[in-house]
Amino acid sequence: MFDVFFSHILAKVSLTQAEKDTIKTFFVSKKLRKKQYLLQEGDVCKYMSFVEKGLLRSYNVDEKGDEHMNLFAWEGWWTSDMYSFFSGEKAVLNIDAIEDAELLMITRSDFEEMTLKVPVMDRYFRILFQNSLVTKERRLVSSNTHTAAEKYIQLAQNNSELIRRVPQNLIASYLGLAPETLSRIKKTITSHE
Amino acid sequence: MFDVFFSHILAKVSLTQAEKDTIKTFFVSKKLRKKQYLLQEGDVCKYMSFVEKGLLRSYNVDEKGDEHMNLFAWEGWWTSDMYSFFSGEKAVLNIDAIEDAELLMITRSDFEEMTLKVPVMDRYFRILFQNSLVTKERRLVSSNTHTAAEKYIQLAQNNSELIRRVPQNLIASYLGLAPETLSRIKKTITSHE
DNA sequence: AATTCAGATTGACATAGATCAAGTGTATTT
DNA sequence: AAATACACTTGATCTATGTCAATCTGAATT
Repeated sequence: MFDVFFSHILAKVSLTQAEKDTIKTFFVSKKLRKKQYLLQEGDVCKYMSFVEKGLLRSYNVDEKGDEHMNLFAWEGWWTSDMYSFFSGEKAVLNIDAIEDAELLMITRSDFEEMTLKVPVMDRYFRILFQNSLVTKERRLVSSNTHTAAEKYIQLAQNNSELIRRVPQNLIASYLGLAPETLSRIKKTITSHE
Repeated sequence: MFDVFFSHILAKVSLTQAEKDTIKTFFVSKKLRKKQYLLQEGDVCKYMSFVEKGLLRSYNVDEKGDEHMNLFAWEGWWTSDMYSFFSGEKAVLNIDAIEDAELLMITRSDFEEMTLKVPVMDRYFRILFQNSLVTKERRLVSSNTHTAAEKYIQLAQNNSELIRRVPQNLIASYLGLAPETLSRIKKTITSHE
């Protein structure tokens, strides 16, 4: 159950067996069926969730009812509405399962307690958030700098697993494109080589 | 010199005097004149810099030579090309001063040493990065969800200091807009109320 | 005070990508 | 196997925003 979890943490920091045992006590596990919600906007995001298995997406819905993908999380990723989780305010994001999933979840107060009891977890999350920041920074630069086609090509190169596992209309939304646009882009790309 | 610095850190974590003294030893200070570069793309970003005073901007330049604003940093903010700083690879961002500035700078190896000697700094940066992530998450959602006008209005409401201190063409770039577009947007907004 | 120069505005036009509307293929459910 | 729904494609427009060029303004430099 904690296999993927600890292998991902140990890739960033070292843990004693005692620390591992302590950490385990703060998490609850949950299975999620395809299409099932983990979080709906308007609710408070009570958990930060680590994906042991499966694939989830988080997205927001605008006034017109259109969905805008925020990010995808599969084995080894964390997902939550971070703002809601840390502030206790209502979530603006929805999270649901694209594939059946197994999660390890921690509440805000347990998160605080865990970092106090096992301070090296501050370091783990420092590094985790640091890496996410770099990725987000790059994605934002890319979203301003590149054309639709360039953005897709970049994504396909850096994230081939995403392309394989996620329906194309969600990829389009992730890139801020209409599904029709992405369909057309793919046609011109494949014909070009 | 360390006034703003410690007041910002102490807002997130507690430090003993001994810890403060240790932390100080890892930083060097630097003054920067308006228009002066802190970092040019292609160089490695050797420092992460805390802004004690003044205003800096980081941006990247595309193949056509157009600038795309990444973010602005004034008193109390950190700035760097995070990817370059932590990986040692060449920077893609440029950083320069919009106003004369005073900085506190730390190298990568000193950053590592500092977090090992003063582990509570892992916690400080965990919280710092966590907050930045939330902000970036929101900005990205907003950039996909809203029209140009909506983005500007949101920014103006949440970041009036930015509007006051930063030239309009850079604000435009920050929002991913042509300067002409922002100019026109402002006109329609003001006439509407 | 005169001269630059950076920033902001305005107009005319171009275009990437969105929207609307059919239609096709292929999974999933019954 | 039929029925239904979902993902994807294609074509015909529409529109928000970009681009190019001219002008204006005020602040900085000489």
